[in-house]
Amino acid sequence: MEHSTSDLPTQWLQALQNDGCRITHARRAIVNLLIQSDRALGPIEIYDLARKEYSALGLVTVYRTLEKLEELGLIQRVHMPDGCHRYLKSAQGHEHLLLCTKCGKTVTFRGDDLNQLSLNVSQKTGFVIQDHWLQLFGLCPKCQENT
Amino acid sequence: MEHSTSDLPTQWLQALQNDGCRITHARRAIVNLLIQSDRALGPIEIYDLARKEYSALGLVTVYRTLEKLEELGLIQRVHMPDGCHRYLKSAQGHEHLLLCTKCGKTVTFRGDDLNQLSLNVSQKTGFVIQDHWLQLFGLCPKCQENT
DNA sequence: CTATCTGCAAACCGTTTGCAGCGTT
DNA sequence: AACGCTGCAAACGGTTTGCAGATAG
Repeated sequence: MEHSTSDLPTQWLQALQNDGCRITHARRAIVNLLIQSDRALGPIEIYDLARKEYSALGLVTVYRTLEKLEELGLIQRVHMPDGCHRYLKSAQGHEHLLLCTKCGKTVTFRGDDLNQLSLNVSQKTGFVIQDHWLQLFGLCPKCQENT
Repeated sequence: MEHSTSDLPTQWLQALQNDGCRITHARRAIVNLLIQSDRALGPIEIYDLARKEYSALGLVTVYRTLEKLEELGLIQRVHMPDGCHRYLKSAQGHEHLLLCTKCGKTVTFRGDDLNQLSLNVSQKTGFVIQDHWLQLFGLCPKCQENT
């Protein structure tokens, strides 16, 4: 069964706590922001936005919190074509991402099962496959207008 | 018909020349290195390896040459999971990459035609698709041994 | 001879680390 | 009270830029 969006923050904070972390204003602000956003956000963006909720926040704490959340599998890091990183709620299963290169808006779609493809390629090449990326990049409808 | 590997360097240098560039020792060394390599190479790696052919080479020139070669479509930049960049001869058509995360060895494979997938997703989301990434990462047979 | 290219040093940007003080538990 | 967390400043690695001299054409 699904949990309602409203208690997602609680779940995330609980996950942090279970990992031996403490619940702080900084983490609350960052967690809330990431859960509410339908865009992939960069560290600076998170820093700026989260300071509206908790103005004493420091950029370093953003980095450290993102690291922890990623480690717990709650968020995922995406590499953008320009080489920068953004973060968003983790997708699950075989969902892949379509990202707006301008605002970071994300849409997930079900692509083919890459595990099968990985297996084939692995057998043919002798590589041990560790990871796969399937991402599309483009401009979301809103960013197409504002040109 | 295919051109033999041996005159690929000539082709690349010609392409540079057609773009108004001059043929220099530095560029010759970098071009030769990239053409011979079956691995994706990072800037520092290229710097170190190419200096065996042309010892006066500077790192900055490596960057500037890579920029130009990418601009001409002769090489492509790949993003590695650790966030670093490597460069290799451009793949063509619907070829996708499998990269060794340790040494950068590359193998291309034919995946599904992502253009079709892009079209579907584009229609459903209203995004204008600009780019797509389909890459596998793993350990090549040789790097599996040296552990 | 002239325009391009070069290496050097320094600037730059995103990210990480060391540290003393603060906040959570 | 104890430990983890914080912000700050400084270090860091990869990349870019400004510049005066070198070099291809």
